[in-house]
Amino acid sequence: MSQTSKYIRPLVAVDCLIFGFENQTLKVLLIKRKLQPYQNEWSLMGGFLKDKESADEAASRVLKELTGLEGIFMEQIATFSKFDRDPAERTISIVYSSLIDISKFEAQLNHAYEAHWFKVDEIPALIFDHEEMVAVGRDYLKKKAALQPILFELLGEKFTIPQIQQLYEEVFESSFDKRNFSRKLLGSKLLHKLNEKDKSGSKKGAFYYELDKQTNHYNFNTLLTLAYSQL
Amino acid sequence: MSQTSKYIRPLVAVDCLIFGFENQTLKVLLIKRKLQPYQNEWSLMGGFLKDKESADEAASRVLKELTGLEGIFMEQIATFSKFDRDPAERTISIVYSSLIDISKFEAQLNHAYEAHWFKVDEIPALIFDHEEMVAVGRDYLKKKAALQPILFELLGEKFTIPQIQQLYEEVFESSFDKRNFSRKLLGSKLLHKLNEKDKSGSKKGAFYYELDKQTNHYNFNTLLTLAYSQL
DNA sequence: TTTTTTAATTGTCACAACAACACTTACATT
DNA sequence: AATGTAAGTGTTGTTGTGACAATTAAAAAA
Repeated sequence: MSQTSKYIRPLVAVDCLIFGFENQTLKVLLIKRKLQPYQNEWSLMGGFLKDKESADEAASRVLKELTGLEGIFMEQIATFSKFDRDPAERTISIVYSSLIDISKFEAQLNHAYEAHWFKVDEIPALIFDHEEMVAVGRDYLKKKAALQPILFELLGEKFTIPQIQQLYEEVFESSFDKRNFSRKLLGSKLLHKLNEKDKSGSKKGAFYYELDKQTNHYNFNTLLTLAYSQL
Repeated sequence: MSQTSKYIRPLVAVDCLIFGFENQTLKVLLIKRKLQPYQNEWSLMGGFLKDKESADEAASRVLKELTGLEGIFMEQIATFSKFDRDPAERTISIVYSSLIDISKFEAQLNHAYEAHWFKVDEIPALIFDHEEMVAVGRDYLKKKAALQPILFELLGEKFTIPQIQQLYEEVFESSFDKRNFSRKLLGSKLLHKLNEKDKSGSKKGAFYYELDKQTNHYNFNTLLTLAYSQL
């Protein structure tokens, strides 16, 4: 009888796409599914919405249940809804994404679910449309990073200029002249030089910098135009 | 028994947020609900997902059913999922948005559903969380317009520079120096000057321009930096 | 100790883009 | 012929740009 009988009532999933940066490489966190179907296949961290739960809340809960990671601010990036995207049952999925400093959350990461970091260019086959989700997420990351200085969240408290450049090059799948890059980066007034060097990358060592929290007059324009041409 | 019994199976709606530009003003298309509950209240054009239908498809269908508008490319901008956003029943909604030239679609617009264009600053109370959707949509529009020359889609085939400036000022809720604005706009190589004037706005009349479709080396950088400071 | 090696750091230059600013022009109306 | 109105245009001092190569710090090798 109901007016709404012709309308679907699908399961609603959230999937979490977590980017990290380690050893000069952009990485994505994936887990190996414990459940049938598709047991032992790789996927994003996903789960279904419960009663009285918003998608934002579900995303945080699911991420914690599957990885142990807590207190990570994720942003909604897209919703996937093709009718056959999950062959078993009609399911739509809302994708959330975040950037984290891998080393900072290493301790929290629960390996019970076989969560592993994969280099973005070496991602294994994923279930459903999760590969498309990663692609959409990388694209989103570019646009976001072009407009805001968010990439620093992927680095630790302190970092070197060559490290930041490497990260930008990974994200934008491109390369930049190091003289111009550092000129723009320092011109942004975002960074504060420390009296300490990172010797891991070279004999000379590179000075560490930290985000200058005082500064409220930073110039992101300079980095914007650099990134823009790569969108 | 089912493993999935604790998971919700909500209705899934799509809501369409259509921006237009007319009489130097940015507008939004709204309809008056014909159905209970909330009969006669204003809302975005919304409807539910049907079997085998993706959200993209549903959005196009719903827009056509409620307004007669067809062939409009919409983009998914966000999904709303608070558990009590629809007091009657658990419903999540995927919002789609587009920009159209009002005059171009005027004929198609079916007024059976009392679709009306409202100035963005004079929007009436809307049902559910639709006001929040409009706010999110305006924000999305800014970001999108800052990165790409999409605002021209809101204008007709031909338009004047003062018209474009007015549109940019509406979208970015800001004002720009007309000398600098026109320098940047023309410097973009996006426009081609016509030998014809629009006399409606002034005695002198303003020259019409059209989008130069040949040009493949346009410079959007110039407009980017203008818009960026307003994000 | 000296030399070698490696990557970080720094500098220049010609050119383009920037913000801030005010006057002139075209046209219709009076 | 004078007036009113909005469109259109130009300058300047300053800053940002891309393209380019030499120097420096420090460890490792000779």
